[in-house]
Amino acid sequence: MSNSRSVSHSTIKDVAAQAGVSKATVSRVINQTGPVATETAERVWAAIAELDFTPSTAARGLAMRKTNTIGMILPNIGNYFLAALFKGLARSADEYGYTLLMYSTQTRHVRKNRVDLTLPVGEHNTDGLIVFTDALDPAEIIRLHKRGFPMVLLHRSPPEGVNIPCIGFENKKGAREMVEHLIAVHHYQRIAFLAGFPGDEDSHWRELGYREALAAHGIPFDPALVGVGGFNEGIAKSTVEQWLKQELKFDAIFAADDESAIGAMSALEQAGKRIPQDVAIVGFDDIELSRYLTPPLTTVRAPIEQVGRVAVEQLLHLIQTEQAEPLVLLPTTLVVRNSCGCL
Amino acid sequence: MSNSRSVSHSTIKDVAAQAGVSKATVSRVINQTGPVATETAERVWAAIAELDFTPSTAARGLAMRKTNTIGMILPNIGNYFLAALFKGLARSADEYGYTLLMYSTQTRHVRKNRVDLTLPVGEHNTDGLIVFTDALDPAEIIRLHKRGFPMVLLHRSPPEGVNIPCIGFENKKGAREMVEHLIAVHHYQRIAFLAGFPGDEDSHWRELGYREALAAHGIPFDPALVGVGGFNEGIAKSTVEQWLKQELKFDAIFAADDESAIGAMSALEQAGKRIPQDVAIVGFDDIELSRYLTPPLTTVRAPIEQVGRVAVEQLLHLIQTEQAEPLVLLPTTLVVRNSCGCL
DNA sequence: TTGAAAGCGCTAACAG
DNA sequence: CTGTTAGCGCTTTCAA
Repeated sequence: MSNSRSVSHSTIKDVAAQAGVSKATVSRVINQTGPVATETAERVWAAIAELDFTPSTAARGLAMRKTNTIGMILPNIGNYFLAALFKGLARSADEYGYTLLMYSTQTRHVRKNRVDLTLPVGEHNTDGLIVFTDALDPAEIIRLHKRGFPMVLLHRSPPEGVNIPCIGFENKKGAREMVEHLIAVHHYQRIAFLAGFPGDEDSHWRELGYREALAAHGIPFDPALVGVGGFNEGIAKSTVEQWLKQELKFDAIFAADDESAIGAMSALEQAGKRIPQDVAIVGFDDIELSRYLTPPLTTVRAPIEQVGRVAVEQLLHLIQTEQAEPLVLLPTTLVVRNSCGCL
Repeated sequence: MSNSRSVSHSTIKDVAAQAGVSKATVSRVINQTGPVATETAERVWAAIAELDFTPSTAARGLAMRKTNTIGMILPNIGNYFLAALFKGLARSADEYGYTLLMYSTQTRHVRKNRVDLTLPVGEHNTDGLIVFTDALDPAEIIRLHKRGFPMVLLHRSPPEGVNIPCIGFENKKGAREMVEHLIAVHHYQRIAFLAGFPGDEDSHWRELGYREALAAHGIPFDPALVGVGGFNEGIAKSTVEQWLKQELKFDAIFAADDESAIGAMSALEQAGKRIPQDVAIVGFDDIELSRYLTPPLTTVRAPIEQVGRVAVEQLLHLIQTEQAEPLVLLPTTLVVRNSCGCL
């Protein structure tokens, strides 16, 4: 299978010739910048159609110092999260006439020469960047910011000493509400917490919410009740297996995310515990499959798609006005299903 | 929050001045094209570092008529599918030094002027395109192909009269194997089929596989046993509810995708039928949550991530050599869990 | 209302 | 080994 013929662009010059006008005029009609006689414009449009002309993004970008593209840098994140985020991004980027350049750092490999060490997505090919937690070296973030390059950070605080707009969830509040539900409605007293890896910000705030809820109800915090779930099914499962083996007493588990909740459920099931009768389990995120679990998982819904939308909006605001909200925290909602003991 | 200062690029000219050489020399060291004295090169690298220089993609693109970017056009597809595909694309694009420009047609809105009617992703800003089923108007596909613009199609046959490389799954074979398992292992005789919407290619081939399996085992095809699942939970559910209401007899359901299998399960459950004892259910795709269903869903795994990888490879091959496989069908695998009656 | 001309930042012959 | 010189295709003053 081969191409019918080699790619051949017609340029603005061809259009100008065909329409019998100057390049400047063609440019004017395309961009509706400056006055053009209606009749002239018609001739130009005809020529454009005739020649099947498409303006070169590169040339335009060069001339205008603007790419109309926004870059997204992300790490190797969960399927559901990635997809939901992408949908939010895609929707608003398109709405504002921008195109999305995506780069996933999961697969970074060794580059051949020194200049290729620059990121595939950055100042050279975008008007601004949306950077996901930990996908990018802080030094690189600082470098770009120092140059005045527009960026918003997803889901994390900026590196020390710089002020870059951030967007995240109301992790603490959501976690607190979840745990208060466990305490106030179901009267659990020994609630275990399955944290992410140390240093993870989401997990940190969720743990704070957990502790606040305990404190608010006069339940002492017991360090023995927190273990590492690592935002991962397998890790969470073995942590809970450990707990079971050492006969740790707990009547409920609050997992820092749904994946670790699944791991916990599986450990419990294999140990013959019933959920929620013997141990209640709740999670955080509300990924797609949570409602299909047995029992359906009670959790906190994080508005991921909305994060994508807001990120684009903040970034464009930053690009256009050099201003943006320093921090926007998107509200979560409690999703009560059966794994907490309800119904 | 405001930028520290306005964005300011240093250009190759600045670097040349700083290093006391010509732009050509700088270009040579950056791209390792043509010989440069080691000592000169060092001076250039120093200047690059000093000025924090990053070459402009637009300028480079203009000069080289090459963007090093591949475009992806997709429709509004399921989260799992999207994420898996993206991972495949991202991984190989990066591997070959390309960047991914993504465009989702789900949100297409009205454009302001005529030239903006060109796609956000296309000949003007990419070296080639990966186009997903039905995301793009056939006329546009043909237009691009006529110009010799490199494209590969995901998951569909090309429009009439053009030869564009396609990549898909071995739908027919996978479906046939699945249904043969139902017949040969479990001895089901009345197997219903939950199709996608009429015209859907995947569904078409899966139905063919279903029919082949029936034929191979001497089971007559009964049109009453095929209904529309629409690749959608809700639609599948109401179709099965209909079947139940009209007391259609069937001992197994082969759903054209996992989502409709889920809908079917839910209809059956609510009617008090046990799965797989009363009715067996199997699906196609093996989305993430299938193994978490109760009972875990027997299905056919489609190698989605691999589709992404192969698509990039074929496209690059097409770009570089103007040749590519006309059609590559990726093999599926049977994933036997419990909903078919096994275990 | 239109055109001429000067770049935007980079690459690529072609000389030297 | 290095510099000079043209562009790449488009936008944008500045004049007319």
